[in-house]
Amino acid sequence: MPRPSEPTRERIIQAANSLFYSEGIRRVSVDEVAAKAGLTKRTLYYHFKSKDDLVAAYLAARDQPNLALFRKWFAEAEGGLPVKVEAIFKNLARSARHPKWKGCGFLRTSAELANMPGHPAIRIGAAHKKKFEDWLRAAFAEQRIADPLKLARQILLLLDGSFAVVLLHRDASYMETAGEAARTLIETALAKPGRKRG
Amino acid sequence: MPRPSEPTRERIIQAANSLFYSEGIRRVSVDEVAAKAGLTKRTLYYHFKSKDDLVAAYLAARDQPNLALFRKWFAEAEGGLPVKVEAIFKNLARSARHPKWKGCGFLRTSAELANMPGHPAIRIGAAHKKKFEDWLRAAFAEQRIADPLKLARQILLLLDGSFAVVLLHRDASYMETAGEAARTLIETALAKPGRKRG
DNA sequence: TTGTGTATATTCACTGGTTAGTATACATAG
DNA sequence: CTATGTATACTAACCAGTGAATATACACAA
Repeated sequence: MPRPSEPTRERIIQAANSLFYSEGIRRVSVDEVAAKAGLTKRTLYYHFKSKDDLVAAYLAARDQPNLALFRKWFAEAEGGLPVKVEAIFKNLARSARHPKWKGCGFLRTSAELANMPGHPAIRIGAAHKKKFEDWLRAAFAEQRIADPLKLARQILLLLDGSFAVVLLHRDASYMETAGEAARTLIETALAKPGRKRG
Repeated sequence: MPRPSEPTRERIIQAANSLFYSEGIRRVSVDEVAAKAGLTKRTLYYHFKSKDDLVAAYLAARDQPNLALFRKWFAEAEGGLPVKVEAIFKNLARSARHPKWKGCGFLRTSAELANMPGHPAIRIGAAHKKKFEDWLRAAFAEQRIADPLKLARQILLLLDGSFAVVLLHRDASYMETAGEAARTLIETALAKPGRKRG
């Protein structure tokens, strides 16, 4: 039945997402992804050039939804900048307590592919993190903050640190600790001189 | 020639360390480790029960030297607590600029084995990080800091975050940014009330 | 000094299983 | 009847772990 086509590609990416995220890139075979998507490996290779290509597609598909979620948490929190940023960490802690949580797919992939710096999947992950960093920087720039880029990077360090630490210790409370640190850093930056910005 | 014995085990661990750290656990075969150590796979299996056992030994061997290095950097820096902690990040940035640097072996292993929470290697990694956290907590407790454990954890989040971020972006300057954040957090904690401690 | 047994250490060759990727054929839609 | 899409069956390589044999060092006896 050669019906689907476009939906097929999407179905493969969904299967890849589920398997690669929960078990890692190298532990999951192309056959397993195909089986989960309900088709054969040969069909998968019709839609994707190689496994690396599939890995890249898996991460590319996580980019937008992930960022959207962070923006939503930020927007929904009522209060100033410190409160809004801390809300991201609080929501993340809630996610991290679910049993299927396995950290950040981008970071785990970059750890698995650490010896292939130019790999497409790593470039996608780096771009994802840069997007988040830039969004934060813009949010900080709208307030009286002296060095919005530096502060955005510090928050990102706490965020990615909490992914790593919580994955290792399986203790989501570190995420709330990271949130407090983020609040402290933002409050300190707000208290300093700082030039304006619209 | 059945000469060596004890040195042999050490030689295998050195080979494993070099290969596992630079290429990852799953990308390196037991044969490759044996070849690098200058012996056959069968001999390796005489000294280690399984590959998992070898992985655990590889991480266990990194534990002490790693902690010693951090303590050395901390002790050598002249100044107060904020300066000493920031020195760790500065030295780490220097290491991270070497081309063979591949992040933190413990964190990368935990990312690779994310779906095996009970794996010996993960327990060793978690214990390693806890040791560092506790050492920092003790150092903070000697000063007038209200919640030394919380502060130690915040520094660790920055540290592990910088491993992850620098590995992804290949930009070691994030480590210096993390060091500045650490300094800010410590200075803030020192400025607050806080009870004493000997 | 010389012979002998035993625990230690090492090798060769193999098994059983997995895996990324492909050659070829077939089915359906328009 | 041709593009597109799917399946069967295969290749060639890799890989964790093992069976069986062997070599050495050393303790101890003769």
